[in-house]
Parts: sequence; structure tokens; C-alpha cells
Amino acid sequence: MTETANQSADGRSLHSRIQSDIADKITSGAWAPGHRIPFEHELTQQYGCSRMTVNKALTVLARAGLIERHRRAGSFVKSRQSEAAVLEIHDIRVEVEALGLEYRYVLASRRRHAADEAEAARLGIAAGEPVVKLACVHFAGERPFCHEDRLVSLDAVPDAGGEAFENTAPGPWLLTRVPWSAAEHRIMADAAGPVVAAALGLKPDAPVLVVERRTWSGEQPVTFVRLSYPAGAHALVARFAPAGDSQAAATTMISTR
Amino acid sequence: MTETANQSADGRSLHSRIQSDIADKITSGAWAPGHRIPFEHELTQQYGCSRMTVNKALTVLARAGLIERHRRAGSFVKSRQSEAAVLEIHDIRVEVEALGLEYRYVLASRRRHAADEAEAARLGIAAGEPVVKLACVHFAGERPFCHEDRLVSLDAVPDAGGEAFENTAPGPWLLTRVPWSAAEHRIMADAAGPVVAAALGLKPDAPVLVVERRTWSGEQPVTFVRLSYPAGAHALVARFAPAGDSQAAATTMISTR
DNA sequence: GCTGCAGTTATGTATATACATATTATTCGG
DNA sequence: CCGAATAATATGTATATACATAACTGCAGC
Repeated sequence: MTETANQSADGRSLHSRIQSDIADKITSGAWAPGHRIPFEHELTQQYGCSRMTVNKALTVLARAGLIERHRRAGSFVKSRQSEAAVLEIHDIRVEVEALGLEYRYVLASRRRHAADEAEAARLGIAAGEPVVKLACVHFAGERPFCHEDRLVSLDAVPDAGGEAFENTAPGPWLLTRVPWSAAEHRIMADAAGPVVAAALGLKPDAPVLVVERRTWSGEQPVTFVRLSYPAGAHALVARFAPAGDSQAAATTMISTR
Repeated sequence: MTETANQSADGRSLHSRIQSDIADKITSGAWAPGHRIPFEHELTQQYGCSRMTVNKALTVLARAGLIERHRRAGSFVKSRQSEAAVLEIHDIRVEVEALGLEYRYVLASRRRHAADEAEAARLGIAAGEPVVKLACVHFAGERPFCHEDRLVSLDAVPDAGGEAFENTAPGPWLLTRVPWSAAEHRIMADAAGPVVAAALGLKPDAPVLVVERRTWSGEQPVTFVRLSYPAGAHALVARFAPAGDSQAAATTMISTR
């Protein structure tokens, strides 16, 4: 044996090599959707390894959604009727600084009150519950980058009532204070309303890219944000290479041109 | 022993229970970012199981990005500076039919020619290479749902030259013919140009949600699509609950109101 | 023909074991 | 005191083994 017990010449582990071998067969089309991939005991022979090793590879592929496994029947290539694209959504300060621009944050308004019907619906709480409503603008250098409209539930985050948000933007403030367990993003286009248009220096009804995010901690709604970006200047980018390498996915940037 | 060798009373496997126990500690905030989670041999004792079992749970959590693992040092809760949102992008026919509407597809134009500079750049090929350029409109019931502009590389898909695309939309046609190994999505807002506005029945410069997708097969660019949806009527939705359950993620719909 | 039971098969889960590897502590020689 | 060799430690990978479970096959008996 010139090789060690764990690794072959190329330095990768055996199960990850089996995994990407199979992933390649699938993404190259050699094994079409519905094709039955070799049984574990067959792969065991092909690679000269134990069943646990091929099982690990196949389990990861199943988790990644590339294959489907059935007892007694075997493992099959899943049909890809839908593509999954992974968006990675960063903090706005990080986004701006990644562009080599100076980040500045300006609080436009801050009010504490009882949620009206519309606000309660957005946040997913009952009307009348106490909330903090914030509006602010994020700048990249001299130019407005993004307008933020936010509701924070005071039930979920009592501390938010006493915070002025003059130096710290509400996003990162919440992130360090409240752990979240679920989030929902809603991405859409819209015409800029008068407030947003003024804040971003756009003509009224100019197109804006809107990202709305609702965040929960357990079952409890925490916050609702609506981020408006001038169209043309910003795009969300999601790259996706199916499974195999797992982190082959992802990266989103919001980039200025 | 009233329990079987593999499963406890609740029917879930032990490693998945360990996994979600830890995931809960993290998402609830009990274990903050940077916190060192118990060593494998400690968890082994807590759960009265072998190291392989806790290793499996921790490996999955590491793949999911919830924890970081270092030899000799231990495993640590990762700081979540960025949120990953998973968009699931379906075929347009499926989207429309999911809304209970009748799907119809109309080819507006189809041309075969040599790619000019702009087209070559979009597709990622050399100028002068042969392409098919398509424009079509997808209808949901009577109303236009989405305008599609597409370039297909004839180097990658020679068959596309002889296809009329009168009955099958180019998206599904390509999907069954050409396996793809990577895709990049670009989501943005824009003002509708005259052609798109006319096709969608909008006023010129009305805001539209634009999804651009570039697809590769191996290293070779296959197709570039630009899908324009009327703003207000459509949104991309991505739900995300971090790891633990893995498929707790995702679903995107493009919904009409 | 149909029901029910036993056998077969592939995956699912878990264990005990072994050695590899990265990294930190410790010890020892100069 | 410093740097090098050495030990200790936690994770990483892999094996052989065992039993569980889902699902299908086929047969026996009515």
C-alpha cells in the first residue's frame, strides 16, 4: 500500500470522491432522471470499500436532492423539475464596504405606537400590539444605496423601545440581540412611492427592487423590513452548482454600477 | 429494553435528534455564536451512544453551516453574518397551473444568426458564434404572465437550430435535452422597454421584475434567458429555517394577485 | 382468485474499532 | 529563554458487523 488508510493520492476522501463521481454522472446527463444508480453493494465492489463509505456518499446526495432512495428498490436520479438558487443576504454595511465605498446610515424617523391593521398583518401579530416603526436610508459614499422601512415587535424585543438607533442600524442591532429561527424573503419590483423616491433621489414611480424580510424567533414574529433599492443599480445574484461539493452554491451581491 | 436498537419512542433516529437538539440551542440563542459545543465524547456520554452517531449529527450541522469544526479545538457555533435564502425556481407552466389558471405560450419571434458583441457577452461565448434568439410570452389565462427573451448557443445545442418552438416553450425543451451543471440567476427591477411593455400590456417604463438566468453544461454556456414579470403582480418568495431539518428550507412561488 | 405468511433484498441506523491528521501543550536540550 | 522534539487531544475517515425496516416476491392454503 502506497496510500494511507484514509486517503488516496489526490488528497480527497473516498466518500467525497464517490459522491462527486455520481454527481458528475447526473449533472452531465449520463444518468438521466429516473435512472437507477448502482446498489450500495455494487459501488462497494467498484470502489473496493465498505458499505458505510458508499452509504455516506449516497446519503449526502439524497440530502442535497440529487437522488431519491427507496428501501428494497434502490437509489434513483431525481428529476429536476425545479432549480434551487441560493441567495446569500448580507448586512448592508458589509455589502457597501465590499464595493469599496464608505458606508453611512441615516435614521429618518422612529416612532413607537400600537400596530394598526396593516402593520399587524405585515408582522404577523395582533393589531394593537406595541411596535417600533423605523425608516432609514443607507448610503454608499454620497449616494443613497437603499431605503429601509422596518417594524419591530416590542413583545419580541422589549429593548427596542429604549434604543435610539442613531449610531447602529436596526438590522445589525437586532441580529446581535435576538436570535432568529426562521425568515421569509419576498423579492419584487415596484414603483417608488413619494417617500422612497425622495429618499433615494429618484423620480416618483421610478422602478425599485424591493426585498421584504419577515423574521421569527421560534413562533414569535420579531421584525418586518422592506428594503428598496434603485433599479438598474442593484441586482441579486445567485449562483448554483448542484450538490456534489455542497458549498459550490451561493453568493449574492448587491452591486452598484 | 422497551425500545428497539435503532429508534426511541418518538420514531426519529438518534443522530437526527442530537442534530436538532443542537440546532435548537443555536437558533434559540442559548448557544451564541462562538460558543464551543460539547466535544463528541461528551455528547457520547450525554446520549449514551457511540461517537459515530454524534459525529454524523455534527457533520450534518457543519455542512449546513451552523457550526464550524476544528481538530483538537472542538466545534463552535458559527456567527451568522449572512442569511442564506433558497429560491426554488419552477417551470413557468407549473407556476401558472399551480395558480389554477390555464397556461398558454406564444412564440413572438425566432431568429438564427451570429451573435453580436452584446449577445456574446451575455451568453459568455465569442462574438460571431451561431445562436438562436427567441422571444415569447407566457400567459396565465387571458393575461400575459411573463415575457421571455432567450439566447441559445448552437454550439452547445445544435438541435435548437431545427426546432420551431411552436408548441413547446424553449425552457422545458432545453431542460429535457441538455443537462446543465451550473446556473447563475440575477434578479433585478427595471423599467419595461417598449417591446416588453407592449407584450405584457403595460405602460412604457412601468416597473418589471426581471430574472436573468445563465446556464452552463460543464464549461460550455448553453443559454441565457431574461424573464420579465409585471411588478406588483409577482414576487419571489424564499423561506428559510436554518438547517436542523434540512428541507425546512425553501419554496418559491411567483404568484398573481 | 385471494389472503396471509415467510423469505428476500436494499436501504437505515447504530456500534466498536482503528488509524490519520491538525493543532495545541509540554518537555527537554542547548 | 528559545526552539525542537514529543505527547496529548478532538476531529476526520474508514472498516466490519449487526440488526431494523420497508417493500416486494412467491408460495401455501382456503
